[in-house]
Amino acid sequence: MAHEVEQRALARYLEEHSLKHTKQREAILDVFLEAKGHITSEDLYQAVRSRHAQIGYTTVYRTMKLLCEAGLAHEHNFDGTARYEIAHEHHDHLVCTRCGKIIEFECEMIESAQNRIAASYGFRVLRHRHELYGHCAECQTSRHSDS
Amino acid sequence: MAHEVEQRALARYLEEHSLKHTKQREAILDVFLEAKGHITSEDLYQAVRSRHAQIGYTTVYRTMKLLCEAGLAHEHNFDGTARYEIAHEHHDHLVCTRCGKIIEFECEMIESAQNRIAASYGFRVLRHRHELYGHCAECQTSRHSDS
DNA sequence: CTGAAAATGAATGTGATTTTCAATTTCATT
DNA sequence: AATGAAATTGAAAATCACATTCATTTTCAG
Repeated sequence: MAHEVEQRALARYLEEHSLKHTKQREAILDVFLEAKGHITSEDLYQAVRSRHAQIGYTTVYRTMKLLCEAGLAHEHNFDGTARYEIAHEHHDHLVCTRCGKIIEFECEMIESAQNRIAASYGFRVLRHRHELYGHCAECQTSRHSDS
Repeated sequence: MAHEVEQRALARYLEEHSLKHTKQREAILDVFLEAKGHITSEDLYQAVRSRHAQIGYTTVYRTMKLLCEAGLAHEHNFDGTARYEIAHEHHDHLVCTRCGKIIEFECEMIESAQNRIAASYGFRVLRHRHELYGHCAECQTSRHSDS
């Protein structure tokens, strides 16, 4: 079994919460970690299914929620359908509305400006979303690049 | 008929797009402009209905899409249901996940940082969303204020 | 090995949004 | 004012993503 660090993290989370360690959860985590990028539940289900035909959509769906709770995955919603990415350092996204490409970026200055603004309203920030939608470099140079 | 400036803007948009000027559209725009804040389609439908009992949900729904296209309204989606606000200067949102309060803020520094980042990727930004979710000052001081 | 608790997955429910379509309305042109 | 093509309306139904139900199966502590 690959991804031993993550598998162990999942195992620890399950134990700490009196949840059970099943083949399905292990398999779904494995496939998820191999799938690069920002994958939808449906796509992940297809990927899982090609390797483990007996695993149902519901289990994939529930397992992704579980992985989010366990801190192994993050859920995003750019266009009305949830997408999952492997948990890593905090970052925001540039989303190309033509080709669907997603670029990650980080900006310490924006982070601190956010905190300053929230503080000025006495607001306690628990999470945030910051997404820039537009056209990536490739999609601008290809035809139909106006508007 | 109140809101003459906006009504005229709608009329111009309809004309330019060979669409028709109906009582329903006029009435919905009117009620929308009176409703303060960030209103859902459903709430707007109720508000419209109390004054114009014959107008159906579908028409309200479609008219709000139309007003967005005409640039008179903006659609936001903080929690899975669309909300509409009167179009005005660009701003971002602080959303209280306890009481639902929505605070608007602007930050020139963040805007320019965004543009700088996008430019570094050759990305052309058409729109963006920037939302901070957490607890407002009131909800922090009231009971249950932990976690 | 056993049984209580948890997990699975097919089917179904949910809630918001979107589409369909027959009847009605608008409006440029007679 | 009358005409009729094109757009609009609105009730009902369809869609879409997400969430839950429940009978069956699996896990795992004792």
